[in-house]
Amino acid sequence: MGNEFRVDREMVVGAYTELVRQMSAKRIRRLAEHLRSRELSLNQYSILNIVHYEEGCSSIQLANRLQLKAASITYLVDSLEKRKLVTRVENPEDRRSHTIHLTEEGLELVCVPENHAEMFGMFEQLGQDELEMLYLAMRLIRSKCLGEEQEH
Amino acid sequence: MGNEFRVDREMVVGAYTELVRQMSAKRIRRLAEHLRSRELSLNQYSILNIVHYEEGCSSIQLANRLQLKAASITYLVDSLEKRKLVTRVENPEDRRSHTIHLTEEGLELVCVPENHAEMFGMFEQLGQDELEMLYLAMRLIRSKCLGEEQEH
DNA sequence: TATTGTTATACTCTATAACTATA
DNA sequence: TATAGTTATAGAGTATAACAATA
Repeated sequence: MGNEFRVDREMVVGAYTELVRQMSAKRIRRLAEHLRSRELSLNQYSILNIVHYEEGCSSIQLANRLQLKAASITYLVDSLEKRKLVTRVENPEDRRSHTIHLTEEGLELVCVPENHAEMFGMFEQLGQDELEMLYLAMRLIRSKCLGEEQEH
Repeated sequence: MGNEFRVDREMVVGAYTELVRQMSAKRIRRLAEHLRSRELSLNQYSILNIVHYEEGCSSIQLANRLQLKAASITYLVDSLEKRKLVTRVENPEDRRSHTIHLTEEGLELVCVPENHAEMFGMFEQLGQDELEMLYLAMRLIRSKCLGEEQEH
């Protein structure tokens, strides 16, 4: 019989677009919940996140990453410093500049709890073959389609 | 020979989490760009979006969907009405209430251009077999894992 | 001179509370 | 009384411009 069913790139693009829309919606909802309950704005959270993954970061770097003006970064870092979530440390190599670091308390807010049970639940209905297909497909997307993406 | 390589749910959850992170990052970046260039805030855009898909919508509905107070909706809708992106129409069934509709100009801003060329480019390296596997996997996720999600 | 970052100020967005009009 | 929405006001977040300290 063979496979008369033809999948073309147009179909894949359509399916991908719709999938990203749905997957993102779920993820964004969980993040929003996390931020509301911790009384963090999105940009405050992003600063914690970037500082965490960069293991220390200057104002200028934050301004570039977040597409905000330096003055806004000063305001936001002030607000985080008051809550003892970050500290400014002098940069010995350039005395104009400070490096922003996470405190222990800041570190605790960076991780959005994944709700592991819910994640597991998502894949509950899948059999072993389906799990394997999915896993291969996801690895394929990451290696051949998403390319150099690496955002924290 | 068989397939000795075992994929378990833990691996699938891990791969899925990472994939969503990367896919969302790309999508969010494009949306942010769209909004910046159109001088729309995220909530202004969300209002256009909801009003579009609901084909007209009351303030209360918007407040619920966006988790904002009624006064904030008034402010945002005012700002959109001044730019002639939406109109308030009296609701004949309840004279306290207005229905918010998109104008032609508003409609133009709702669609975030998908950058079709870039999307196509993403799947450029895939052969026919890979395209088919991907397509099936994406349909599988939507039908068996994401469930009832339907967000606009 | 150029760069890093802060301060002063104004504008946008959001919440709270008091209010109007209608149900 | 309750509900849909607005107005007035205060506080958070962001941008612009002027500035200080350092490169």
